[in-house]
Amino acid sequence: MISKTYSPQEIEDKWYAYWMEHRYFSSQPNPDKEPYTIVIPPPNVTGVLHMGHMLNNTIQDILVRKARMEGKEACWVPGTDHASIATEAKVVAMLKEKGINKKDLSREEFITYCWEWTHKYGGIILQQLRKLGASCDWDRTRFTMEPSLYDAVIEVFIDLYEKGDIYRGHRMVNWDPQARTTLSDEEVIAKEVNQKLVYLKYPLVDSESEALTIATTRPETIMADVAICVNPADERYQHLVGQQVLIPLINRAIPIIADEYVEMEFGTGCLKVTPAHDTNDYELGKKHNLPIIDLLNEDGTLNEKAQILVGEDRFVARKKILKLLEEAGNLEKVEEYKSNVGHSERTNAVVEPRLSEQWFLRMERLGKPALDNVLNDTVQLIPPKFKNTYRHWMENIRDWNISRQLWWGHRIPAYYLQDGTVIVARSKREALRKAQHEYQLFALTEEDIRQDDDVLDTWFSSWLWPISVFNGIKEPDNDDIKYYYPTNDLVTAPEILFFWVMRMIVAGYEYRGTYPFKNVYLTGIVRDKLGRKMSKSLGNSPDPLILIEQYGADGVRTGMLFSSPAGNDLPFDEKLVEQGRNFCNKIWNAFRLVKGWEVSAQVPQPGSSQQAVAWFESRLNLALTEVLDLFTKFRISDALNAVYKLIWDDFCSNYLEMIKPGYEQPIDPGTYEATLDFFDRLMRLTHPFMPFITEEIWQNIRERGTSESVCVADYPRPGSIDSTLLGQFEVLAEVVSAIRNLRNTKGLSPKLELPLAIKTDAPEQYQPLEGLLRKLANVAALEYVSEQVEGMSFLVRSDEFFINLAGEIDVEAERENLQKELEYTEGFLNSVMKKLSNERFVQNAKGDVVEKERQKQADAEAKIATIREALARLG
RNA sequence: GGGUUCUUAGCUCAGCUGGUUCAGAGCACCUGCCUUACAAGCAGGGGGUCGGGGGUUCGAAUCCCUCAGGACCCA
Repeated sequence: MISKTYSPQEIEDKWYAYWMEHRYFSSQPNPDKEPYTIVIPPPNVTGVLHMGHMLNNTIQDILVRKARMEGKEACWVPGTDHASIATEAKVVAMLKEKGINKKDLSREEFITYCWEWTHKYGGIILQQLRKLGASCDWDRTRFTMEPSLYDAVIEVFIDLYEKGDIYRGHRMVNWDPQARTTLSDEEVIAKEVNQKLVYLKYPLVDSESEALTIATTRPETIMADVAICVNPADERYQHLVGQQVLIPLINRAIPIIADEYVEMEFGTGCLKVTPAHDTNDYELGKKHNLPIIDLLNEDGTLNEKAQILVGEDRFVARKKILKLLEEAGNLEKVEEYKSNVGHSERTNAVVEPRLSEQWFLRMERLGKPALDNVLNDTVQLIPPKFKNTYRHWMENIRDWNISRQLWWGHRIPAYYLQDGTVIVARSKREALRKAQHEYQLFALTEEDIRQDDDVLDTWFSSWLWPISVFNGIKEPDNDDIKYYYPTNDLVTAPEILFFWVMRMIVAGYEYRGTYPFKNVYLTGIVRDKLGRKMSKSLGNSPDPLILIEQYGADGVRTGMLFSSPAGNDLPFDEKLVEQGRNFCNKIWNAFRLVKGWEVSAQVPQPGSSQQAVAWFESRLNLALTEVLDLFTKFRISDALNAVYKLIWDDFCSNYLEMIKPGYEQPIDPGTYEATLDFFDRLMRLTHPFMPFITEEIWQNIRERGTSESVCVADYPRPGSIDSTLLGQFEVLAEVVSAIRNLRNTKGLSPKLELPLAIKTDAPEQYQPLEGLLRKLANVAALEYVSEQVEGMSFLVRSDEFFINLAGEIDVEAERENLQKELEYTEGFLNSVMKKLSNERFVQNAKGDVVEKERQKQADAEAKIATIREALARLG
């Protein structure tokens, strides 16, 4: 006996192992097949599966499984990303717990710890993906730090350097004092923070009784001030320009300058200029040739240039200096002030603008094809609303700071001679050779040259991902890259559209001369019920593995998908997953029903079953057509919904009820076989969405060979659709529904057989469906009449139906119903007539639209006539 | 402040280039059912002047303007 409820845990591991054993997911270039390729957005090695991954990878799996079943050479490449900052932060924290300080380790020792960490935790997320059913080609698993991908990054750096696209520069960058590294603009998250706007008096050098008041949120940086700037149009201060003021506490004289940059309305209209600690001030300083005083250490503490509060953390110093200023009489007032402050995405530390020596990649030339080919839809963003944002970014693109002051990552292949000369080379040995040749320094040894300490931004490796996973940088003509590249679809989150997707497109055009993927499907962000993004720190995310345990992988997959159109956020609700589980159970029980039937060759096929089979064939083909169309539009959620309704409503509620034999009665072989065939097709159709349960059932529908699997069965293709038949069944459904409604309102048991009379001009419309009508509505006697008869009545389209049950007729209620229906239909007819009597409508509207209106008119008139007759009969 | 985008049933969302009874789906809710596959179920039902206002049109949830509110990106 098959269990009454579907138990996913028992079968999921079994089938995943079966799939792996038969290597259904592994792919080799096959010239006879069309390739279908997806590269996974590589999750961090340090990460664990979260709800975003679940959604994202479910969608990828659906696409790749469908392609595989369609006979394409499907290849889904999995892998992980080394995630410099995130991983290094975790390793540093881990070492700290052990009492080890990163500073006390050599680079090599530290990196050894990183690898240990990677080996220990790096595979977790990939294991978790298996639980979800992900059909990745695991043999192709890649890691951005493995030798071949590492080398690809180095090659690309060298190549771009030699082309002149990479340069070293002194720039204002975003500094994370906690991680002690540079961040890209995208890694800085602006957050609104309550600050104090402090008003400080700077006495004039020439007249000590007079003072200028400036407003600042960063009083601890006044020691790095190099000027006070006012707007030249500001009449309050014009006479002071050119004079000098003294910085409070340290009494250094600085000039008062004028620049239009200063907003007169903000604060007092006087701006303290601190080029080392503010990006705008830096530009202003350059323009006015001002010196730069940097008073912060790497870790955010004040250095000796501050003269006071040396060694204090910037935030401590901010508090302390206020007191000092107050005591010195320089503090005028303090206001509450809200403003956006940049925070590190990884460490949440307040980001410090900082001047430093960094490596940059020029983006102007490289970005051009990446912009053009998205705008002209060579690369399609789904949904397309992201195109505008994308264009806005690309048209304002700035050079990319690619160096990070970390150890875990691809070390910049730049070497310095003692005089600071830079040589970019693959190794120290090559650098030495180059130095000897290019500079005629034959006495030079490896000891005389030093490699750059910094590593490259993580995105500088992941931007090569679609190429480097196929080794396409180092061996641009190898079979894999030629076959699988460009890939087909990329599924990722909109938050990294600029970070990552754009850069992959750039690299694709630069290194393969074409796009890396044809379609970019942007998923939404998974949020909790309160609309907050799910995150570990908020603790508002359910553990996906526990969800899978509770609801089954298929249930979770469908649950995630039920409400997630492309690009729209998904407000997650466990109810959705429950619905997914219930769907599994529904399918399971349908299967139980069918498998429980006894088949007897002695039983002839009832006409009703024959009808039902013909109908469902058309219905299935119609749904297939819809689903395939939805797939081409990447409307995956809608495709799933279409499948859901097809199975639940059409197959289970309608078809199975139509063909179901009586209790403990056998079924005829024709209907049985047709039903198994439907089930087979339904399972194949559903497989990409729900891989496990469909495999379990598909394997049990019929005897299967030892290496067969629904994974590699053909995806169903739509056949012919009999729309006349579909129309007839719609009428049937309406009649059945009306009779059931009648039972409900009259409190009649479904077991009570009812006599039915149909008053119609076209009995032939109903005759073929009589068997089904009897079965579905439990109708006993059925007759056609041309005049009204006694009984409760209802209308379907313009035919009238009577159920003659003595004593059950409520004349008043029926009259009321008819009256309502009459009013509605008359109103409807009225609106139709309004259109038709409008000359301009008849002239301007398309012919078929007008024709439809005329049809509506005829239908409504017929119906009104029927209602009137019925009312007349009731008196 | 600039840009993008959204507002449809209690909730989450579909409604493509304006034209079928177009106002939909799922969930939630209400009523009745332990009917022999499934109570994780079955049958039925109520619920929205499509954010407000204005305009274009024979016709607007759909196009345009405007106001209100939200989201995101950038400064």
